[in-house]
Amino acid sequence: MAHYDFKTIEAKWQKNWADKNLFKVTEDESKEKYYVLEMFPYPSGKLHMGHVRNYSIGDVIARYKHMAGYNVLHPMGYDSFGLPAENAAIKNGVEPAKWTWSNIAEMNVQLRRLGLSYDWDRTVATCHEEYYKWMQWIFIQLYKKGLAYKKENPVNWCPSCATVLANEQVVDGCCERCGSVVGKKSLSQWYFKITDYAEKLLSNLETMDGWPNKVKIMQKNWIGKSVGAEVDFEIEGFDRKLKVFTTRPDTLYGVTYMVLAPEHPYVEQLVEGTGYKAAVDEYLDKVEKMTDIERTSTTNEKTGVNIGRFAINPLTGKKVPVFISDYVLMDYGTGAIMAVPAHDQRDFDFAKKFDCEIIPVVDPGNPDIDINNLEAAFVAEGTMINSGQFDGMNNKAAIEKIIDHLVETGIGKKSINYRLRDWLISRQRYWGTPIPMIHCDDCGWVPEKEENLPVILPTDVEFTGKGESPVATSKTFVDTVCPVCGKPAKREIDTMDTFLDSSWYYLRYCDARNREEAFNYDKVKYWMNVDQYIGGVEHAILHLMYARFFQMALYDMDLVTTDEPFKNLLTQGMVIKDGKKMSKSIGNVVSPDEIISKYGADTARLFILFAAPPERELDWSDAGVEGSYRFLNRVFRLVTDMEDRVKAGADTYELKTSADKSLAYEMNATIKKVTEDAGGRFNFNTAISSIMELVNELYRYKEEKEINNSLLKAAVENMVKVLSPFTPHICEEMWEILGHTESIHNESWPVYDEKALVKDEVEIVIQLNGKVKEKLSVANGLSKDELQKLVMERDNTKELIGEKTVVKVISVPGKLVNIVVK
RNA sequence: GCCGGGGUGGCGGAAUUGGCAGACGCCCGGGACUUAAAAUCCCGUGAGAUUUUAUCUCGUACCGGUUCGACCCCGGUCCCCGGCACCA
Repeated sequence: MAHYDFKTIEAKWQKNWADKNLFKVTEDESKEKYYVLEMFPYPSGKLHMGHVRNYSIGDVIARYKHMAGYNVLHPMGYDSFGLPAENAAIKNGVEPAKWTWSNIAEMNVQLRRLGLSYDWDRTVATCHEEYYKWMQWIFIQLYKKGLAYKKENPVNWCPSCATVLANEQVVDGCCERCGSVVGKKSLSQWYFKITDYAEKLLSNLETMDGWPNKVKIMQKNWIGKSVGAEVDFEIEGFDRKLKVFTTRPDTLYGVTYMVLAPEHPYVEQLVEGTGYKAAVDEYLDKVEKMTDIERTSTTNEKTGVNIGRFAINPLTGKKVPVFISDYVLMDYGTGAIMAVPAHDQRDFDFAKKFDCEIIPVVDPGNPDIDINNLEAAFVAEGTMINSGQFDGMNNKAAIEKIIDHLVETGIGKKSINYRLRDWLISRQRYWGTPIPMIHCDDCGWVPEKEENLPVILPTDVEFTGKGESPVATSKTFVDTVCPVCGKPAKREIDTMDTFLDSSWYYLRYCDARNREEAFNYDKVKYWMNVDQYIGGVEHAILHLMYARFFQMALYDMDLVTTDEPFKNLLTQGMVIKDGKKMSKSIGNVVSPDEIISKYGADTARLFILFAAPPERELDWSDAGVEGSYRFLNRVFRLVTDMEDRVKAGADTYELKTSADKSLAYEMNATIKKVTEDAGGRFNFNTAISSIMELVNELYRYKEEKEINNSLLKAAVENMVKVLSPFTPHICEEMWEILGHTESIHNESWPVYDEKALVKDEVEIVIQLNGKVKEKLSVANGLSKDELQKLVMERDNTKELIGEKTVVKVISVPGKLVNIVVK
């Protein structure tokens, strides 16, 4: 009996596939395409279980779709710019390029050991100049389109990484990467106008049925659309009007004070000559020194100062005081608010502390709430009061009416605000794509000429880990000439946020070796969209929104044919051990290398796919891995034991014995189950369990007196086929043992016979008052009435009912008969 | 605080349209084979009770409802996980 020697088998087939370039794919209009993509890794040098899970899921889908007749694009590459390479340079003096490329080489080996069906001819590495050349080209297109601009602004500054961070990269006021408390710094930085696409990014979500709801909701909240009105308030003795944004124009009559953000541009002029200047300056000074984390800390204690001015309510003419307070943010809305303490909890808290008037304008119509002595802001629906002509209306209905009134009287207008901010893309780092912009004293910022791309990242740099980009230390990089006027000029020394690199790599895969263009239009047209994208939920907002933005912008430039990149999204769960995330500090890390060496890649893949459905957390279990390994041994033994009989079998079979029927049923049921689970539902765990059932059935059949070799051939071969996307090496080997010379990968996916799934007899349940009392085998296809008649006429049933009275009988064909008795 | 997701045996999980709860696997127990062990194969395995080859009762976080019938639908409660968080 042959032994399952996974080491030899896996090495043999990996070489075989590579030699034949089995997974190479080209555009083929005669076939339906399928693009399956896993989020490419950062080449840290070490694959972890999360990667193995991600790529195993993708590989099953790719292999299944290929066998099912699709022209499958399944690429892999490296998101290879980024901080760790630079840190290695600072720490160990290794060149980032060298460090990165050696990591890529290492990961390449590890990925190949997993037996993944990638078209390696399409691989990309974002740090390769053939990639970042086109990254720069896309940047310039965005710039030309008006979607990239430079602006001096206070930005999130990580003191430890010595770089700026996008809003999305600040988590709880701390740097997403290193955890340092993020501060503020005023810097001139490049931004992308992602806010131009806020509405589209939001509204497209509605039709994206192939995305998990969770991710869509997270993006929706992040975009944060608010509909309301912009209202102009006059300020006494000031020639400019103060604009505010509100979602509650219905509460305009309840405004009792105004608040400006400390950074609001009017503050300086407004406080001039009021006698409040000293207090205001002191407050401004205090606020400026605060970090975001302090400023937004959850202690609801409001702070602020009166600036000694009065605003005039445009509807009532009432004079109200003006404050500054840090609970009003400069970068949302207009940086100023009208305060309605009766109907907004934050305003209420502030009013209580600063002793401002509270005027209720929405009546809850609830005797439990004392409207003139509120204990908290009333924010629910009610009836308008104290609001002039609008009294008596429902406040929701009044919103529209008041906006109409504002428009008629020229006081305000309808307005929409988004929480989404523009995307800050400059990084004061070395290991990233140089921003291809040049500053000329005469012409300002101008893009490098496209024929001069790529702007090569210099290598004559020093890594200090402090201050501005190391690129500035290059003797060759900075000085250049203006592409417009030819005078001496200076290059931008900042590099791009690496999230740009990953915002279009899926397009590059469609045409990865193109030296003339970023990607060919027709090739992209053929392959896009990505039919199935797979990755961790941690990318729900950042990467997945940036990539959508890129796709939309490129679509509007007619460079691509769709405005969304990813048709279906699968967010895989984390791999954990003993209920905790795998981490070095806890010491519960299981290395893929170790598992592959001990059990082989097929076992690793099988376990990871079997232990949990892909979206859920996966609890690593060493015993479970043993189980998967045992199963593969069991399958291998079965196939080698049955080899001669299978080879002797014919291509068609007849069912003679009941064991034949049972095996044929199990075979077809398994094909159906795996087809549904691997092809659409992606519940690989149940697909595998059904294959296990078929294998168990085959072991039973093996002991039969009469064995039908032809049926056995069909059952064994189909079993190997449906197993092959999960554990490809062992299946190739078994396929060869069974006498085949072509790769199983190029076999077509088996079809099940619906007729074979119709059993002659079905087991139905007899219930008494909904409780199962008896199971009964009856002929299949009985009607509701026939079934009921048959059951009710049985002696056993009569005995079951006994003295009781039958009230009702529910009969469900093929399922059950429920007798309701009293 | 707001918005999502979840809670099923000792464990991972299954139950696809409201119809046999616990598939498949792990663990554990028993047996066969073996000088022995490993491997393999077979049997058992939600809990409890009893008159124990079987029968009955309970059982999907908790309380209640709808229904002939609820892990599934509805209302309420508790707990866990994730996201956002002074966004006017």
